[in-house]
Amino acid sequence: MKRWTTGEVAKQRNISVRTLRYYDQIQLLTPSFKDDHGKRFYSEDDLFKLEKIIILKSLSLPLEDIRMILDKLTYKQILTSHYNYLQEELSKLQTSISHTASLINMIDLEESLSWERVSEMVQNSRKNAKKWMDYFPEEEKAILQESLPNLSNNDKTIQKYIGLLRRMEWCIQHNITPESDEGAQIASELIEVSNESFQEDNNLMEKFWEVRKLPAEETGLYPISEEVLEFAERCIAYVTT
Amino acid sequence: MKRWTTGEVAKQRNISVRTLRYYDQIQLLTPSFKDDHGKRFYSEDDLFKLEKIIILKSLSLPLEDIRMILDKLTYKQILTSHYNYLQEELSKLQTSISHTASLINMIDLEESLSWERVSEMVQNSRKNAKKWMDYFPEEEKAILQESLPNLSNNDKTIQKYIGLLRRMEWCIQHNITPESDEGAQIASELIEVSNESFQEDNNLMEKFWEVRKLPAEETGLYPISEEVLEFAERCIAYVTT
DNA sequence: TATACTTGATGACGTTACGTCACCTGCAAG
DNA sequence: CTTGCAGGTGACGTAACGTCATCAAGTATA
Repeated sequence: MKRWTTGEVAKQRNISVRTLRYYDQIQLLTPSFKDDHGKRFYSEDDLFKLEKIIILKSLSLPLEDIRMILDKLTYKQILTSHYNYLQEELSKLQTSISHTASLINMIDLEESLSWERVSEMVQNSRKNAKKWMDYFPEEEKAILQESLPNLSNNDKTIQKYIGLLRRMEWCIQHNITPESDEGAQIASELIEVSNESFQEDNNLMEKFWEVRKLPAEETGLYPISEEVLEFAERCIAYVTT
Repeated sequence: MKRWTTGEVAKQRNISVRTLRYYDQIQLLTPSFKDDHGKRFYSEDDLFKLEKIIILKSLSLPLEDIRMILDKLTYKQILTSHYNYLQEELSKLQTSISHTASLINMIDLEESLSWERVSEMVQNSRKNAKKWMDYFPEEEKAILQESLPNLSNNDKTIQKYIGLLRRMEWCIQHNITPESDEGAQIASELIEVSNESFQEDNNLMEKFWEVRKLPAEETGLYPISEEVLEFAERCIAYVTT
């Protein structure tokens, strides 16, 4: 049975020695043997475990979660929640990227950055974020104001929506029908989020979906394609029958 | 002239009081007036400056960089480098997402996660990552092995490439010709990275670009479209004349 | 054999952008 | 006079290590 030292393992898996010592320290990966001088020796099983850890880490899972997964726990729960988290990160990143790109563009156009322009830009996106509310009559606006508290980046509800939209897009791309387990899952989450937002007011909810079909520039909302809308409707239809 | 306290500003801009105090502490945003008891008072100018900070922060810029931008410095350099950074983050995130999606899929298919499958999956992507080398004759492989050290996720060179590719795609989308400043910039960075990789061996470099034209599944490399290739070639042609 | 080099180990502090106590203070209301 | 509130200042905690400084064992060299 061969045993590897920290240095060897580190080189082999392309990680730092410090990392291995850290994993030992937080009891994530304890080498199966230690010298009488404290020298660490890793077995093949240890390496396999490390491999798992590296894979999970490549999914941006925090080490704490990795420990739980390794000690068995509902894989799916952790992974799906993680997937949603990643989608949120992705959407944040993408807005960040488009903002940056706009700024770069502005530099080229105007030579020097004019902060008025920048402010204007951000202001516009703020304005747009609320403009779609004009599609609703006055009495309903109050409810909307309350039920969709912050339409800023940080809003959890909108992030959940975006996560769901992405999942639906993904399903469509991978030819997963709305009449599947995943579809049912999505439907239930959709309903949950909708109820959170609209407090059971189905009428209001219907209207909201109608509005969402309008082009993005008009509403300032995250755009929804026809396919996704159809997917969503079929999901919900499948579950409610 | 109205002056605002920390609490008022915090509420207004939807940030925490702690944040304001922190910005004062690190001298990023020092209120223009302080009470004889140390109470902070922000002027309109301060609020404007804060607005800038918030915008820049929304671009995921670290506060250190924000300070530099605020005190004037080549906006463009910082922003473009930041843009590249974001692109790197994006590509990492995207592989992360697709891995996660695959894993979730596997759970559905196999009920419980089999680590053998996972390993296999990762192994395959590793295999693919080196497969394209078969397009080169033996003598050149050695150089390639050395010059493109790790084709893993962490490799900086490949990340730079990906960043450049994304920038070119972006230019194409925004109708920016290769014969522009941005094109020249991209060309010089392309040449720089190529030289880093191929150590001035133009012959080898040419071949590498040829290989890149092949479909992604075959090479395991990040795919390049015809347009981008043409864009790159025109960029370089423009600079070298 | 003395010396130097390599590889390993162990603290301990640094990093980012704040969150979260604990504790103190000036001021207005009840 | 107490209470409460809005403000203040440290100081510690966070995630996942990077980066010293220092020490010990084993190996190679002069």
